[in-house]
Amino acid sequence: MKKADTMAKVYDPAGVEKRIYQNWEEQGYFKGKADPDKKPFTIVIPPPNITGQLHMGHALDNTLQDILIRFKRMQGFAALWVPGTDHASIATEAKIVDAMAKEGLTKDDIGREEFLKRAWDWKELYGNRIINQLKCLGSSCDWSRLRFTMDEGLSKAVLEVFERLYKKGLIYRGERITNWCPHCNTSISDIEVEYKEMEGSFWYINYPLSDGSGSLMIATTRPETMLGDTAVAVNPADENYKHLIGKTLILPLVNKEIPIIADDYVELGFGTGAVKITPAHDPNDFEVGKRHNLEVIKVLDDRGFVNENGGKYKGMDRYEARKQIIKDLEDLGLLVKIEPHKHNVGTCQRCGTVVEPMVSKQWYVKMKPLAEPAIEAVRKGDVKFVPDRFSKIYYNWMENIQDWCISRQLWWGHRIPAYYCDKCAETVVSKTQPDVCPKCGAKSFTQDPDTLDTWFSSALWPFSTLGWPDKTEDLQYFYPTDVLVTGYDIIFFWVARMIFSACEQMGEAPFKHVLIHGLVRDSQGRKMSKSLGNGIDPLEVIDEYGTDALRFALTSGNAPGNDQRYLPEKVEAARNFANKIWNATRFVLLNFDEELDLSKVDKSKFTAADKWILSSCNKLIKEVTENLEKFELGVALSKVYDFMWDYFCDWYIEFAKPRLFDETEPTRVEAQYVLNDVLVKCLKLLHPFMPFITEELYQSLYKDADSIMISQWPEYDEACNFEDDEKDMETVISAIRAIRNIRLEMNVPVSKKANIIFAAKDRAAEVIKKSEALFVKMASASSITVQADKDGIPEDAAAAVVDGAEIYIPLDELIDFEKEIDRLAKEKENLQKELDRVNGKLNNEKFISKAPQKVVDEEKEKLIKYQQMFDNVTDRLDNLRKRFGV
RNA sequence: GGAAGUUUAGCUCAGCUGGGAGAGCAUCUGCCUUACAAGCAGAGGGUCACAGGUUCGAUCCCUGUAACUUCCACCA
Repeated sequence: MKKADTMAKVYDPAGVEKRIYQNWEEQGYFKGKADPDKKPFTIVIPPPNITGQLHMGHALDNTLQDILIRFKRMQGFAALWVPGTDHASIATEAKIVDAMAKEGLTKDDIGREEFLKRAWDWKELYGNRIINQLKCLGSSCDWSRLRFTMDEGLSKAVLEVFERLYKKGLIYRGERITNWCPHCNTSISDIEVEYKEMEGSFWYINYPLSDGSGSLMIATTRPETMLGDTAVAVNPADENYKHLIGKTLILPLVNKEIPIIADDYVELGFGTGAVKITPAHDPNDFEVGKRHNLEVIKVLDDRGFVNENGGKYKGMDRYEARKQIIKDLEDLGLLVKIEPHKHNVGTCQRCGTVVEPMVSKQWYVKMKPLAEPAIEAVRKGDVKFVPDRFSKIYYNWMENIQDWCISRQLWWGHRIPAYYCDKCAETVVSKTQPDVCPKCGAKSFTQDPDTLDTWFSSALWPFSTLGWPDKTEDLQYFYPTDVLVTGYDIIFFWVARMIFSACEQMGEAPFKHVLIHGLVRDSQGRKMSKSLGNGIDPLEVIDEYGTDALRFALTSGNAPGNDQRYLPEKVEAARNFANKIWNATRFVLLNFDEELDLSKVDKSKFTAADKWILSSCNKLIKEVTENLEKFELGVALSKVYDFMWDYFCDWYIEFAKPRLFDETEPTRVEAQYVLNDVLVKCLKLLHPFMPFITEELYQSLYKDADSIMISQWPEYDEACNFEDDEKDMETVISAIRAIRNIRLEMNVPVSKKANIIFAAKDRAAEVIKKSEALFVKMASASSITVQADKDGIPEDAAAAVVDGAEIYIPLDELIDFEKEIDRLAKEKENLQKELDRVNGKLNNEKFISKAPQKVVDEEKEKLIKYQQMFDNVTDRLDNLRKRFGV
């Protein structure tokens, strides 16, 4: 044992965290090793973007993972937490483009090769920043396995998957309407579009009939697209327009003849009942166009400017063109009216620009065949969402899934392994550049310039990081992984795609559980965002309060899947808890002897208090373990917190003091033993949540100990159950509480001690007798007397009743009997309520016959207990009333 | 339009398969008691959103209503 004289009165996290983390790393404790004698437990990290900085979401996500991995490691699993980063193609490329813009350069100025060089430089510069920040959180990742989505191995996996899916016909190239971001200058997938409600207008425009017999009025929210109109559609059942079907209109401004067609897509009664059809710039119109063989005329370019098909509007920005077109229509007298119109407009998730649906040639993954096994994996329970409600969200998305657009007009990313024959344009998909065109024999190819959606590579993360497509030992041992921890905001982007990718490539789901957490919001419940400037930097919190405090604050008091607010008070409370256990340990050490040998302990000398805390701690071990296994981390943590603070510190340490302070006390060593035993178990239970302080304290307790992080997780021990002693101590505790309560209510000064008289029998009498020192220490007693009945109790004593004993505190002139009568009357009232409730149940025949026997018995016991207490209080009250004539 | 979640003490939130409502912070009272004032002891405060139903028994299960939040789809 060490002495505590070196311990400061206040815990200072800054002084210990770096040193401890460094030591863990140096000792190799984070390394996951395949061990045939152990069971594997694997987590792969959701790879943060290389452009990213640690935010509260990361802090929460990684804390949860670290708790699980540390718990399992201590339980004896071969625990592996695979770390890594994501190249985040579109986000990173945007940052580099921005940086170049400051130098006055564009991508085209420097070319692809030079651009990629800059991107890799960027990665070198910032890619490890977030990794170092994760280390500040205490994350016990196996850093020797750090991966990056664009490193060699993972790129190999990407090519392999692309080729496989292409050969199976699950990847295809097609000309379809895609969401296009004119700012990022690339296509994006459906889920990268965010719909926002905006104030727009409905423009009503007359399209003249070719035969001069009048005109047809349409309504549109995007008049600029009329340049690409190739028809106007009406509902075939619309009586107003039936006669017009088959006729033609003159498209204003363009002066082109377009047909009036009939299609069910047009909703009766909405707008004017006539819809302009622009197949090149609207997904629905595109479908209509296909059905009616309409020409597809693109009128906007990649940057959102009107192209050569737009006649005089060519070169105008889409909004500029809109203005001009409205003006021109007005001049022509074709603009009928403008109505304000609220509608949802798709915007780019990345940059917020309004997305332009445009027809273009892109690569797609055919989703239906891939979705089916992925749905089945969740339905069968191979993958379980925690909480379960997220599986509904998953099903809903998977069952209605559209094909996934995976090509991006970006340079930073995995280049699509498709090659086009320079001579005959034949497409060859291959992991490496083909030599000869299989169709025409030419030997010259051009690779597709596009790259893959960044999620294409992260979808392979659980197996690509373990070595796939090679059959590595790691893959064999650690795959499938056990749990994936992530926020609900990326279930579609990532979780779902990992599941179908794994089912397809591995024939097996990538993980058994998906632990979903919510968002960390600001103290007002708003999402933390750069634009609001309300983000809290976890690193600053760590500096001020310590990592353990932050981890505690993020873990406690919130249920899986729910959002939480970041409240500074919560971190403060966590910091206070850290300080509490720091001082508890300090107390334990201060009261150890230099040459203490805990092996000399005689367990038969354990007091009721010893057995009470040992038994409670034993229960705690069971509950915390079960909670952790069910992913109820917040519940587990609050149990450790309550036990350490309320049971161990507030009661047991106080119970132990009289024995510790008296060197001749025969059970002194036993008290020291129990203090140490319970404290160490608690530190272990707490370690996954608060790794640094628990390590520091563990090292303080043992001179040459190995790290707590590789110590054995405490196990529940049936032999440590002492139900009777627990009950005994409950009597003592409630007696102490009752006495304290009375003294405070009566305003009795602490200096005023009294001999306290107990009327109790049997076990209760025994334990109270043995607890005299506790009443002296904790209830301001001068001494105690325990007797079987009420004989000789002074009339001017304050009284209280607890389960198993009556308590009398003679306080002479200090008692205000009016107050005492009020107090007892209130007590009687409370007991009466309890009795009424219990009697109500027990007098109900249906309750007796239908409720479980155990519940009925419990109620019967309560009845006896409360009746006894009620009688005692009534007696006392009657006496007092008689005496004072109230 | 479809779906999910939330509604519990003044505030922020727990409450695990239905069986006497909890924590932290805040408030009030009394304490520097030789581990801790980032502490100790005590107290007050809740028809568990509302209305029905199931049950011997509902904060918990079912139905409906209201308010708030989120996700999905999206009508030109």
